[in-house]
Amino acid sequence: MSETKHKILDVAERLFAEQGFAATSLRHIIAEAGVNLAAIHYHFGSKEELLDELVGRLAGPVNVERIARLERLEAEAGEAPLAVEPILDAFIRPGAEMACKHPESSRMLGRMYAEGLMPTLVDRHFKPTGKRFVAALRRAVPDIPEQEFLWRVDFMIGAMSHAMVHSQVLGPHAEEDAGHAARFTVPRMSCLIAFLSAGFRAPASLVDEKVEVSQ
Amino acid sequence: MSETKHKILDVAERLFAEQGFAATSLRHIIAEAGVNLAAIHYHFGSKEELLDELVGRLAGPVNVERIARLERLEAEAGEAPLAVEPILDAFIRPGAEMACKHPESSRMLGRMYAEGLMPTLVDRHFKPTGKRFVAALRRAVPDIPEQEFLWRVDFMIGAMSHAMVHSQVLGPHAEEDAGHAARFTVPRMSCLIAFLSAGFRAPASLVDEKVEVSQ
DNA sequence: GTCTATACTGAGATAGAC
DNA sequence: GTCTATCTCAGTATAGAC
Repeated sequence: MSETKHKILDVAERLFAEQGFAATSLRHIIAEAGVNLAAIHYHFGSKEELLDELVGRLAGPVNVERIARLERLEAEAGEAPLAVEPILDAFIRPGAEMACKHPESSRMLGRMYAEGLMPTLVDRHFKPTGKRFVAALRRAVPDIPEQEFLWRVDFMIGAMSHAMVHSQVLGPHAEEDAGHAARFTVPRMSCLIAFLSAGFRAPASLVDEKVEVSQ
Repeated sequence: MSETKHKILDVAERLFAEQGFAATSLRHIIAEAGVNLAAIHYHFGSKEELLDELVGRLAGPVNVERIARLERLEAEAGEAPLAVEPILDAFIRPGAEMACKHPESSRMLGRMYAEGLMPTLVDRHFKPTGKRFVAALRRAVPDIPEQEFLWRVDFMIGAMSHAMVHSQVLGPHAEEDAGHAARFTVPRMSCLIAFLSAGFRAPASLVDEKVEVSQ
Protein backbone atom coordinates (compact mmCIF):
# COMPACT_ATOMS: atom_id res chain seq x y z
CA MET A 1 0.00 0.00 0.00
CA SER A 2 1.31 3.43 -0.89
CA GLU A 3 2.64 5.69 1.81
CA THR A 4 0.09 8.33 0.86
CA LYS A 5 -2.83 5.95 1.23
CA HIS A 6 -1.54 4.76 4.58
CA LYS A 7 -1.19 8.25 5.98
CA ILE A 8 -4.67 9.17 4.82
CA LEU A 9 -6.19 6.14 6.56
CA ASP A 10 -4.42 6.79 9.86
CA VAL A 11 -5.21 10.48 10.03
CA ALA A 12 -8.80 9.94 8.90
CA GLU A 13 -9.43 7.32 11.57
CA ARG A 14 -8.15 9.62 14.29
CA LEU A 15 -10.09 12.66 13.10
CA PHE A 16 -13.31 10.71 12.55
CA ALA A 17 -13.01 9.38 16.10
CA GLU A 18 -12.37 12.83 17.56
CA GLN A 19 -14.83 14.91 15.57
CA GLY A 20 -17.19 12.53 13.83
CA PHE A 21 -17.59 11.97 10.12
CA ALA A 22 -19.61 14.96 9.01
CA ALA A 23 -17.56 17.42 11.05
CA THR A 24 -14.26 16.21 9.59
CA SER A 25 -13.45 17.78 6.24
CA LEU A 26 -11.23 16.16 3.66
CA ARG A 27 -9.18 19.34 3.70
CA HIS A 28 -8.48 18.84 7.39
CA ILE A 29 -7.36 15.27 6.73
CA ILE A 30 -5.01 16.16 3.89
CA ALA A 31 -3.52 19.03 5.89
CA GLU A 32 -2.55 16.76 8.79
CA ALA A 33 -1.47 13.93 6.51
CA GLY A 34 0.56 16.24 4.31
CA VAL A 35 -0.97 15.00 1.08
CA ASN A 36 -3.04 16.48 -1.72
CA LEU A 37 -6.81 16.76 -1.71
CA ALA A 38 -7.25 14.81 -4.92
CA ALA A 39 -5.22 11.89 -3.53
CA ILE A 40 -8.19 10.91 -1.38
CA HIS A 41 -10.46 10.66 -4.38
CA TYR A 42 -7.80 8.82 -6.31
CA HIS A 43 -7.26 6.17 -3.64
CA PHE A 44 -10.78 5.82 -2.26
CA GLY A 45 -13.20 7.46 -4.64
CA SER A 46 -15.08 9.48 -2.08
CA LYS A 47 -15.21 10.42 1.57
CA GLU A 48 -17.72 7.65 2.24
CA GLU A 49 -15.60 4.99 0.59
CA LEU A 50 -12.65 6.10 2.68
CA LEU A 51 -14.77 5.46 5.75
CA ASP A 52 -15.89 2.16 4.31
CA GLU A 53 -12.30 0.97 4.04
CA LEU A 54 -11.63 2.03 7.62
CA VAL A 55 -14.63 0.12 8.90
CA GLY A 56 -13.80 -2.91 6.83
CA ARG A 57 -10.29 -3.33 8.20
CA LEU A 58 -11.67 -3.16 11.74
CA ALA A 59 -14.65 -5.44 11.21
CA GLY A 60 -12.68 -8.22 9.57
CA PRO A 61 -10.75 -9.59 12.59
CA VAL A 62 -13.75 -9.07 14.89
CA ASN A 63 -15.99 -11.11 12.62
CA VAL A 64 -13.41 -13.88 12.33
CA GLU A 65 -13.16 -14.12 16.11
CA ARG A 66 -16.93 -14.06 16.54
CA ILE A 67 -17.47 -16.93 14.12
CA ALA A 68 -14.63 -18.91 15.67
CA ARG A 69 -16.16 -18.62 19.14
CA LEU A 70 -19.63 -19.50 17.90
CA GLU A 71 -18.40 -22.56 16.05
CA ARG A 72 -16.46 -23.69 19.10
CA LEU A 73 -19.65 -23.44 21.16
CA GLU A 74 -21.62 -25.36 18.56
CA ALA A 75 -18.98 -28.07 18.37
CA GLU A 76 -19.09 -28.49 22.15
CA ALA A 77 -22.89 -28.60 22.25
CA GLY A 78 -23.32 -31.11 19.46
CA GLU A 79 -26.96 -31.10 18.39
CA ALA A 80 -28.28 -29.35 21.50
CA PRO A 81 -29.26 -25.68 21.25
CA LEU A 82 -26.92 -23.24 22.95
CA ALA A 83 -27.79 -21.13 25.97
CA VAL A 84 -28.36 -17.41 25.56
CA GLU A 85 -25.40 -16.15 27.60
CA PRO A 86 -22.61 -17.93 25.75
CA ILE A 87 -24.03 -16.82 22.41
CA LEU A 88 -24.12 -13.19 23.49
CA ASP A 89 -20.68 -13.54 25.02
CA ALA A 90 -19.26 -14.92 21.77
CA PHE A 91 -20.76 -12.00 19.91
CA ILE A 92 -19.95 -9.17 22.26
CA ARG A 93 -16.55 -10.16 23.65
CA PRO A 94 -14.53 -9.86 20.41
CA GLY A 95 -15.91 -6.37 19.92
CA ALA A 96 -15.16 -5.44 23.49
CA GLU A 97 -11.61 -6.78 23.25
CA MET A 98 -11.02 -4.82 20.08
CA ALA A 99 -12.38 -1.77 21.90
CA CYS A 100 -9.92 -2.32 24.77
CA LYS A 101 -6.92 -2.89 22.51
CA HIS A 102 -7.71 -0.14 20.01
CA PRO A 103 -9.79 2.44 21.86
CA GLU A 104 -9.28 5.02 19.11
CA SER A 105 -10.61 2.66 16.45
CA SER A 106 -13.58 1.58 18.50
CA ARG A 107 -14.43 5.16 19.33
CA MET A 108 -14.43 5.85 15.63
CA LEU A 109 -16.77 2.93 15.00
CA GLY A 110 -19.09 4.06 17.77
CA ARG A 111 -19.12 7.57 16.41
CA MET A 112 -20.05 6.39 12.96
CA TYR A 113 -22.86 4.29 14.39
CA ALA A 114 -24.11 7.25 16.41
CA GLU A 115 -24.05 9.42 13.31
CA GLY A 116 -26.45 7.09 11.57
CA LEU A 117 -24.09 5.90 8.89
CA MET A 118 -25.80 2.54 8.65
CA PRO A 119 -27.12 0.60 6.76
CA THR A 120 -24.56 1.21 4.05
CA LEU A 121 -21.68 0.66 6.46
CA VAL A 122 -22.28 -1.33 9.61
CA ASP A 123 -24.86 -3.46 7.83
CA ARG A 124 -22.46 -4.39 5.09
CA HIS A 125 -19.60 -5.25 7.41
CA PHE A 126 -21.38 -6.80 10.39
CA LYS A 127 -24.67 -8.18 9.15
CA PRO A 128 -23.49 -11.48 7.59
CA THR A 129 -21.87 -12.50 10.86
CA GLY A 130 -24.75 -11.10 12.89
CA LYS A 131 -27.25 -13.29 11.04
CA ARG A 132 -25.48 -16.44 12.16
CA PHE A 133 -25.82 -15.31 15.76
CA VAL A 134 -29.47 -14.51 15.29
CA ALA A 135 -30.02 -18.05 14.06
CA ALA A 136 -28.27 -19.44 17.12
CA LEU A 137 -30.31 -17.20 19.41
CA ARG A 138 -33.50 -18.37 17.74
CA ARG A 139 -32.71 -21.94 18.77
CA ALA A 140 -31.89 -20.76 22.28
CA VAL A 141 -35.33 -19.17 22.85
CA PRO A 142 -37.64 -21.31 20.66
CA ASP A 143 -40.81 -20.48 22.61
CA ILE A 144 -40.90 -16.77 21.77
CA PRO A 145 -43.15 -15.82 18.83
CA GLU A 146 -41.09 -15.03 15.76
CA GLN A 147 -42.18 -11.38 15.63
CA GLU A 148 -41.31 -10.77 19.25
CA PHE A 149 -38.00 -12.54 18.80
CA LEU A 150 -37.04 -10.25 15.90
CA TRP A 151 -37.98 -7.20 17.94
CA ARG A 152 -35.83 -8.45 20.80
CA VAL A 153 -32.94 -8.70 18.37
CA ASP A 154 -33.51 -5.05 17.54
CA PHE A 155 -33.58 -4.11 21.22
CA MET A 156 -30.30 -5.94 21.68
CA ILE A 157 -28.65 -4.17 18.76
CA GLY A 158 -29.84 -0.82 20.06
CA ALA A 159 -28.52 -1.46 23.57
CA MET A 160 -25.20 -2.74 22.28
CA SER A 161 -24.53 0.05 19.84
CA HIS A 162 -25.55 2.69 22.33
CA ALA A 163 -23.37 1.12 25.01
CA MET A 164 -20.33 1.37 22.76
CA VAL A 165 -20.59 5.12 22.44
CA HIS A 166 -22.47 6.58 25.36
CA SER A 167 -22.13 6.27 29.07
CA GLN A 168 -24.45 7.44 31.79
CA VAL A 169 -26.32 9.91 29.67
CA LEU A 170 -28.87 10.24 32.45
CA GLY A 171 -26.41 9.66 35.29
CA PRO A 172 -25.45 12.04 38.09
CA HIS A 173 -22.47 13.50 36.22
CA ALA A 174 -23.98 13.48 32.78
CA GLU A 175 -23.42 17.16 32.15
CA GLU A 176 -19.68 17.30 32.72
CA ASP A 177 -19.26 13.98 30.97
CA ALA A 178 -21.17 15.02 27.87
CA GLY A 179 -19.09 14.41 24.78
CA HIS A 180 -16.75 12.03 26.57
CA ALA A 181 -16.38 8.74 24.76
CA ALA A 182 -17.24 5.74 26.88
CA ARG A 183 -14.74 2.93 27.08
CA PHE A 184 -16.49 -0.36 26.47
CA THR A 185 -14.75 -2.19 29.31
CA VAL A 186 -15.02 -5.82 30.32
CA PRO A 187 -17.22 -5.30 33.42
CA ARG A 188 -19.49 -3.12 31.33
CA MET A 189 -19.65 -5.89 28.76
CA SER A 190 -20.55 -8.44 31.45
CA CYS A 191 -23.37 -6.24 32.67
CA LEU A 192 -24.64 -5.85 29.12
CA ILE A 193 -24.66 -9.62 28.61
CA ALA A 194 -26.55 -10.16 31.87
CA PHE A 195 -29.08 -7.47 30.97
CA LEU A 196 -29.71 -8.76 27.45
CA SER A 197 -29.82 -12.40 28.49
CA ALA A 198 -32.55 -11.66 30.99
CA GLY A 199 -34.46 -9.78 28.33
CA PHE A 200 -34.20 -12.61 25.83
CA ARG A 201 -35.27 -15.22 28.34
CA ALA A 202 -38.27 -13.21 29.55
CA PRO A 203 -41.67 -14.86 28.99
CA ALA A 204 -43.30 -13.93 25.70
CA SER A 205 -45.30 -10.72 25.77
CA LEU A 206 -47.22 -11.34 22.56
CA VAL A 207 -49.92 -13.95 23.14
CA ASP A 208 -50.53 -14.85 19.52
CA GLU A 209 -48.00 -15.68 16.86
CA LYS A 210 -50.31 -14.09 14.30
CA VAL A 211 -49.79 -10.54 15.46
CA GLU A 212 -50.16 -7.95 12.70
CA VAL A 213 -46.75 -7.13 11.32
CA SER A 214 -45.71 -3.63 12.20
CA GLN A 215 -43.97 -2.44 9.11
CA MET B 1 -47.33 32.61 14.13
CA SER B 2 -46.66 33.85 10.63
CA GLU B 3 -47.70 31.82 7.65
CA THR B 4 -44.12 31.69 6.44
CA LYS B 5 -42.82 30.28 9.72
CA HIS B 6 -45.58 27.69 9.77
CA LYS B 7 -44.84 26.48 6.27
CA ILE B 8 -41.13 26.24 7.02
CA LEU B 9 -41.77 24.09 10.10
CA ASP B 10 -44.14 21.73 8.33
CA VAL B 11 -41.98 21.21 5.26
CA ALA B 12 -38.82 20.88 7.34
CA GLU B 13 -40.35 18.22 9.55
CA ARG B 14 -41.42 16.18 6.57
CA LEU B 15 -38.09 16.46 4.76
CA PHE B 16 -36.05 15.75 7.88
CA ALA B 17 -38.14 12.63 8.42
CA GLU B 18 -37.74 11.49 4.83
CA GLN B 19 -34.10 12.32 4.22
CA GLY B 20 -32.50 13.05 7.57
CA PHE B 21 -31.08 16.32 8.80
CA ALA B 22 -27.73 16.47 7.04
CA ALA B 23 -29.13 15.38 3.69
CA THR B 24 -31.86 18.04 3.72
CA SER B 25 -30.67 21.40 2.47
CA LEU B 26 -32.30 24.65 3.47
CA ARG B 27 -32.69 25.40 -0.23
CA HIS B 28 -34.79 22.27 -0.62
CA ILE B 29 -36.99 23.35 2.29
CA ILE B 30 -37.58 26.86 0.98
CA ALA B 31 -38.29 25.55 -2.50
CA GLU B 32 -41.09 23.28 -1.28
CA ALA B 33 -42.38 25.83 1.19
CA GLY B 34 -42.32 28.60 -1.41
CA VAL B 35 -40.48 31.04 0.83
CA ASN B 36 -37.16 32.84 0.76
CA LEU B 37 -33.91 31.37 2.00
CA ALA B 38 -33.25 34.15 4.46
CA ALA B 39 -36.66 33.66 6.07
CA ILE B 40 -35.32 30.57 7.82
CA HIS B 41 -32.52 32.53 9.42
CA TYR B 42 -34.85 35.35 10.28
CA HIS B 43 -37.32 33.11 12.10
CA PHE B 44 -34.97 30.50 13.57
CA GLY B 45 -31.40 31.75 13.37
CA SER B 46 -29.88 28.61 11.90
CA LYS B 47 -30.65 25.17 10.56
CA GLU B 48 -29.95 23.63 13.97
CA GLU B 49 -32.27 26.03 15.78
CA LEU B 50 -35.00 25.20 13.28
CA LEU B 51 -34.60 21.56 14.24
CA ASP B 52 -34.55 22.50 17.90
CA GLU B 53 -37.95 24.17 17.60
CA LEU B 54 -39.34 21.11 15.82
CA VAL B 55 -38.10 18.80 18.55
CA GLY B 56 -39.33 21.08 21.29
CA ARG B 57 -42.89 21.25 20.05
CA LEU B 58 -42.99 17.44 19.93
CA ALA B 59 -41.28 16.78 23.24
CA GLY B 60 -43.45 19.14 25.26
CA PRO B 61 -46.73 17.20 25.27
CA VAL B 62 -44.92 13.86 25.63
CA ASN B 63 -43.04 15.08 28.69
CA VAL B 64 -46.22 16.45 30.26
CA GLU B 65 -47.95 13.11 29.81
CA ARG B 66 -44.97 11.18 31.14
CA ILE B 67 -44.78 13.21 34.33
CA ALA B 68 -48.55 12.99 34.81
CA ARG B 69 -48.46 9.21 34.60
CA LEU B 70 -45.47 8.94 36.92
CA GLU B 71 -47.07 11.16 39.53
CA ARG B 72 -50.29 9.18 39.33
CA LEU B 73 -48.33 6.01 40.00
CA GLU B 74 -46.51 7.60 42.91
CA ALA B 75 -49.74 8.90 44.40
CA GLU B 76 -51.28 5.42 44.24
CA ALA B 77 -48.21 3.78 45.79
CA GLY B 78 -47.83 6.19 48.66
CA GLU B 79 -44.39 5.67 50.23
CA ALA B 80 -43.78 2.26 48.66
CA PRO B 81 -41.35 2.01 45.73
CA LEU B 82 -42.93 1.40 42.34
CA ALA B 83 -42.48 -1.75 40.27
CA VAL B 84 -40.31 -1.67 37.17
CA GLU B 85 -43.02 -2.34 34.57
CA PRO B 86 -45.36 0.52 35.42
CA ILE B 87 -42.45 2.96 35.46
CA LEU B 88 -41.29 1.88 32.03
CA ASP B 89 -44.87 1.90 30.81
CA ALA B 90 -45.35 5.46 32.02
CA PHE B 91 -42.20 6.50 30.22
CA ILE B 92 -42.58 4.63 26.96
CA ARG B 93 -46.34 4.77 26.36
CA PRO B 94 -46.67 8.54 25.80
CA GLY B 95 -43.88 8.38 23.25
CA ALA B 96 -45.47 5.39 21.54
CA GLU B 97 -48.86 7.08 21.43
CA MET B 98 -47.32 10.17 19.92
CA ALA B 99 -45.63 7.91 17.38
CA CYS B 100 -48.97 6.29 16.48
CA LYS B 101 -50.81 9.58 16.17
CA HIS B 102 -48.04 11.47 14.37
CA PRO B 103 -45.94 8.87 12.55
CA GLU B 104 -44.22 11.52 10.45
CA SER B 105 -43.12 13.45 13.52
CA SER B 106 -41.89 10.40 15.35
CA ARG B 107 -39.98 9.24 12.32
CA MET B 108 -38.32 12.63 12.25
CA LEU B 109 -37.36 12.31 15.92
CA GLY B 110 -36.00 8.83 15.40
CA ARG B 111 -34.00 9.98 12.42
CA MET B 112 -32.45 12.82 14.38
CA TYR B 113 -31.53 10.41 17.15
CA ALA B 114 -30.00 8.02 14.66
CA GLU B 115 -27.99 10.84 13.14
CA GLY B 116 -26.34 11.48 16.49
CA LEU B 117 -27.84 14.92 17.06
CA MET B 118 -27.69 14.52 20.83
CA PRO B 119 -26.72 15.79 23.33
CA THR B 120 -27.61 19.27 22.16
CA LEU B 121 -31.11 18.24 21.20
CA VAL B 122 -32.60 15.14 22.75
CA ASP B 123 -30.69 15.77 25.96
CA ARG B 124 -32.09 19.26 26.28
CA HIS B 125 -35.66 18.27 25.57
CA PHE B 126 -35.92 14.85 27.20
CA LYS B 127 -33.31 14.67 29.92
CA PRO B 128 -35.07 16.62 32.72
CA THR B 129 -38.07 14.30 32.53
CA GLY B 130 -35.87 11.27 32.04
CA LYS B 131 -34.00 11.96 35.25
CA ARG B 132 -37.20 11.69 37.28
CA PHE B 133 -37.83 8.26 35.82
CA VAL B 134 -34.28 7.18 36.56
CA ALA B 135 -34.83 8.12 40.19
CA ALA B 136 -38.02 6.08 40.31
CA LEU B 137 -36.28 3.13 38.69
CA ARG B 138 -33.49 3.34 41.23
CA ARG B 139 -35.99 2.80 44.02
CA ALA B 140 -37.53 -0.08 42.08
CA VAL B 141 -34.26 -2.04 41.87
CA PRO B 142 -32.39 -0.99 45.04
CA ASP B 143 -30.16 -4.06 45.20
CA ILE B 144 -28.25 -3.42 41.98
CA PRO B 145 -24.88 -1.68 42.44
CA GLU B 146 -25.04 1.95 41.42
CA GLN B 147 -22.58 1.55 38.54
CA GLU B 148 -24.45 -1.39 37.07
CA PHE B 149 -27.75 0.43 37.48
CA LEU B 150 -26.47 3.41 35.50
CA TRP B 151 -25.21 1.13 32.76
CA ARG B 152 -28.60 -0.56 32.61
CA VAL B 153 -30.17 2.84 32.11
CA ASP B 154 -27.86 3.30 29.14
CA PHE B 155 -28.83 -0.10 27.73
CA MET B 156 -32.46 0.88 28.08
CA ILE B 157 -31.97 4.18 26.29
CA GLY B 158 -30.11 2.45 23.49
CA ALA B 159 -32.78 -0.19 23.03
CA MET B 160 -35.58 2.39 23.12
CA SER B 161 -34.04 4.84 20.71
CA HIS B 162 -33.06 2.11 18.30
CA ALA B 163 -36.54 0.59 18.48
CA MET B 164 -38.09 3.89 17.43
CA VAL B 165 -36.16 4.04 14.16
CA HIS B 166 -35.15 0.56 13.08
CA SER B 167 -37.00 -2.66 12.66
CA GLN B 168 -35.63 -6.12 12.05
CA VAL B 169 -32.24 -5.00 10.87
CA LEU B 170 -31.09 -8.62 11.10
CA GLY B 171 -34.44 -10.17 10.29
CA PRO B 172 -35.33 -12.35 7.32
CA HIS B 173 -36.49 -9.44 5.15
CA ALA B 174 -33.89 -6.96 6.26
CA GLU B 175 -32.62 -6.23 2.75
CA GLU B 176 -35.88 -5.20 1.14
CA ASP B 177 -36.88 -3.36 4.30
CA ALA B 178 -33.66 -1.40 4.53
CA GLY B 179 -34.39 2.27 4.83
CA HIS B 180 -37.98 1.69 5.80
CA ALA B 181 -38.96 3.52 8.92
CA ALA B 182 -40.35 1.34 11.66
CA ARG B 183 -43.66 2.23 13.22
CA PHE B 184 -43.39 2.12 16.97
CA THR B 185 -46.66 0.30 17.50
CA VAL B 186 -48.34 -0.67 20.75
CA PRO B 187 -47.51 -4.42 20.63
CA ARG B 188 -43.92 -3.51 19.84
CA MET B 189 -43.96 -1.19 22.85
CA SER B 190 -45.30 -3.97 25.08
CA CYS B 191 -42.51 -6.27 23.96
CA LEU B 192 -39.96 -3.57 24.66
CA ILE B 193 -41.30 -3.05 28.17
CA ALA B 194 -41.21 -6.79 28.86
CA PHE B 195 -37.67 -7.07 27.54
CA LEU B 196 -36.34 -4.11 29.50
CA SER B 197 -38.15 -5.02 32.71
CA ALA B 198 -36.53 -8.45 32.69
CA GLY B 199 -33.16 -6.85 32.12
CA PHE B 200 -33.60 -4.41 34.99
CA ARG B 201 -34.75 -7.11 37.38
CA ALA B 202 -31.90 -9.47 36.51
CA PRO B 203 -29.57 -10.33 39.39
CA ALA B 204 -26.58 -8.03 39.69
CA SER B 205 -23.63 -8.97 37.53
CA LEU B 206 -21.08 -6.82 39.33
CA VAL B 207 -20.16 -8.40 42.67
CA ASP B 208 -18.68 -5.33 44.28
CA GLU B 209 -20.11 -1.84 44.51
CA LYS B 210 -16.57 -0.48 44.33
CA VAL B 211 -15.97 -1.43 40.71
CA GLU B 212 -13.53 0.83 38.91
CA VAL B 213 -15.44 3.50 37.08
CA SER B 214 -15.29 3.12 33.34
CA GLN B 215 -14.97 6.66 32.14
C1' DG C 1 -41.59 43.37 11.82
C1' DT C 2 -41.25 40.40 7.59
C1' DC C 3 -39.25 39.14 3.88
C1' DT C 4 -36.18 39.38 -0.60
C1' DA C 5 -31.97 39.58 -3.25
C1' DT C 6 -27.45 38.74 -3.28
C1' DA C 7 -22.91 37.83 -1.79
C1' DC C 8 -19.51 35.18 1.15
C1' DT C 9 -17.01 31.09 2.86
C1' DG C 10 -16.02 26.42 2.89
C1' DA C 11 -17.43 21.77 1.67
C1' DG C 12 -16.85 17.51 -1.68
C1' DA C 13 -16.01 16.30 -6.35
C1' DT C 14 -13.71 16.31 -10.98
C1' DA C 15 -10.82 17.12 -15.35
C1' DG C 16 -6.68 17.25 -17.12
C1' DA C 17 -1.61 18.47 -16.96
C1' DC C 18 2.56 16.39 -15.42
C1' DG D 1 0.23 8.44 -8.97
C1' DT D 2 0.02 13.09 -7.92
C1' DC D 3 -1.17 17.92 -8.14
C1' DT D 4 -3.43 22.37 -9.86
C1' DA D 5 -7.40 24.54 -10.96
C1' DT D 6 -12.08 24.69 -11.04
C1' DC D 7 -17.03 23.30 -10.42
C1' DT D 8 -21.20 22.88 -7.79
C1' DC D 9 -23.67 23.26 -3.77
C1' DA D 10 -24.01 23.71 1.12
C1' DG D 11 -24.99 27.05 5.33
C1' DT D 12 -24.55 31.71 6.58
C1' DA D 13 -24.58 36.95 6.72
C1' DT D 14 -26.11 41.42 5.38
C1' DA D 15 -28.44 45.38 3.07
C1' DG D 16 -32.43 47.05 2.12
C1' DA D 17 -37.48 46.77 0.11
C1' DC D 18 -42.14 46.58 1.83
